[in-house]
Amino acid sequence: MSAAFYQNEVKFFVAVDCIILGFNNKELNVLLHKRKFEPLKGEWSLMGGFVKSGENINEAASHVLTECTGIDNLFMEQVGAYGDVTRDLGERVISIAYYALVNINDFNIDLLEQYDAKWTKLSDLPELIFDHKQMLHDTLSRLKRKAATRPVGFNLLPEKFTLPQLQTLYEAIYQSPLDKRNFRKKLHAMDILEKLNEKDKKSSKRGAFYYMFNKEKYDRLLDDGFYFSL
Amino acid sequence: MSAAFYQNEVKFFVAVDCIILGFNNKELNVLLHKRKFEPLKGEWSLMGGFVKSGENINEAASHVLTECTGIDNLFMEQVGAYGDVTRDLGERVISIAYYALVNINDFNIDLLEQYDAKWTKLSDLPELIFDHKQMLHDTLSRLKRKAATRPVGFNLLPEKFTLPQLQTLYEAIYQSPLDKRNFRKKLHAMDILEKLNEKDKKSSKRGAFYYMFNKEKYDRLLDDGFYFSL
DNA sequence: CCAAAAGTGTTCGAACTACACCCATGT
DNA sequence: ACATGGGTGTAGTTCGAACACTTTTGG
Repeated sequence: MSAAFYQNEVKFFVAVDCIILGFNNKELNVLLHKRKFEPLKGEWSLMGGFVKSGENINEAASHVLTECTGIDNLFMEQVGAYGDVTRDLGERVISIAYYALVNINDFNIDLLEQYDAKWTKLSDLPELIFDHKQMLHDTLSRLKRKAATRPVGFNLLPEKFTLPQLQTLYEAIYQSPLDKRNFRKKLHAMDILEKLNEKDKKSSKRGAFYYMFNKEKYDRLLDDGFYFSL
Repeated sequence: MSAAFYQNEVKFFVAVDCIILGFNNKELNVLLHKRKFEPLKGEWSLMGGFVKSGENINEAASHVLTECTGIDNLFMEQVGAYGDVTRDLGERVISIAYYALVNINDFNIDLLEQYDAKWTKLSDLPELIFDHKQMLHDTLSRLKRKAATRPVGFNLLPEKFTLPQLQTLYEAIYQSPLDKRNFRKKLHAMDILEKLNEKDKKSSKRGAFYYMFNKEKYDRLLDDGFYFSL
């Protein structure tokens, strides 16, 4: 135990809440679950947990993410701290929100039952506990900005994806339709995708070519002052 | 006292650290002070304080800002939470960083002595304790983005300012020179400044006209889908 | 009269927008 | 053969970047 430097100060519970986003059926979905303890047991909630002693806050979020998705090393970013005195109806808890982007195919579906969880379309949200709706809202603004300037969207797709898929994803993120030809022109100009000799025929008879994000190429371009923009 | 819902969880000290920025001598300055208690007593530190019981985290930051500047209702925004286990060399403290923008003329200069504080040019930073340099760095990236898309820069200037002053400010924020004619063209096009019939003659013989930011006009334009951009 | 900062427009190229038709194939 | 979604290019416009000279006035 370290020396007690700050004896006169008070301590707080600190939690992390995770906004876990996936992409399915042309829409962003968020992983919600029914809260397992009081207060508000049974109400819809983001995935979260208390920060433990000796655990830094990013680790705390990582742990929640791994537990709730079955995936390690998800893309994740801090949204911010939420500290209204009465935000938690139980005791005072300061919460730090993180969002994560998951390829919904990698998600371990058995965990839904275990956590009483559900992937929920953003267009079909139930009431959420505490300030979780605010956290989600803040996340979505952040994601809009981020996805426009960094290649984070690919985290929401399988490794191999088609251009129509990618466009639908961006339309979901921006909540507005994009012009097909302009969208593809931009992508082609950036030259960060590998076109595969393989087609996805699930959503059309003609089939759409698969592409992969080439991270090595992207990193090389970055060094030359290139900026991602979509 | 509320019911003890979360008995099995541990609690943490939570602090706020404030990155207080001013603009002086064509440079951004940050208000630093010599830490008044152990550990690292006497080292350069951001302004900060512990969150108190019953105080929400924004309030905690506001209090620090008011105490350290003598100004109420500063422009302020959360940067994020910093929670490495060993970030504080004393005990474990989770800190939430906020940045604030102050018109350095409004600043109560007597407080410098009281807090053993100093306005420090960013180009001339000493070593800072803990992760305070990281906080400052994160703040500056955030400010760059924010200042480009929202009229927050005016918070760093007196109510009446000249265009050369404003340009120098933006050059300091972006850390890169701007073209005078293009800068002024943009501002003129946005039509959110009031030109006064009064000149500042402090920095030239000819004198430069004073302008004021017209917040009402800006807000009206926002409703019409206008976006600030500099 | 001269040094020092304020003020002012135009041109060029890049990037964005809008827009319509043919292609491939499973049924 | 036809319905369905995949794929492609161009023209017009807007926006940002580059750029040089005149004005004012205190010393």
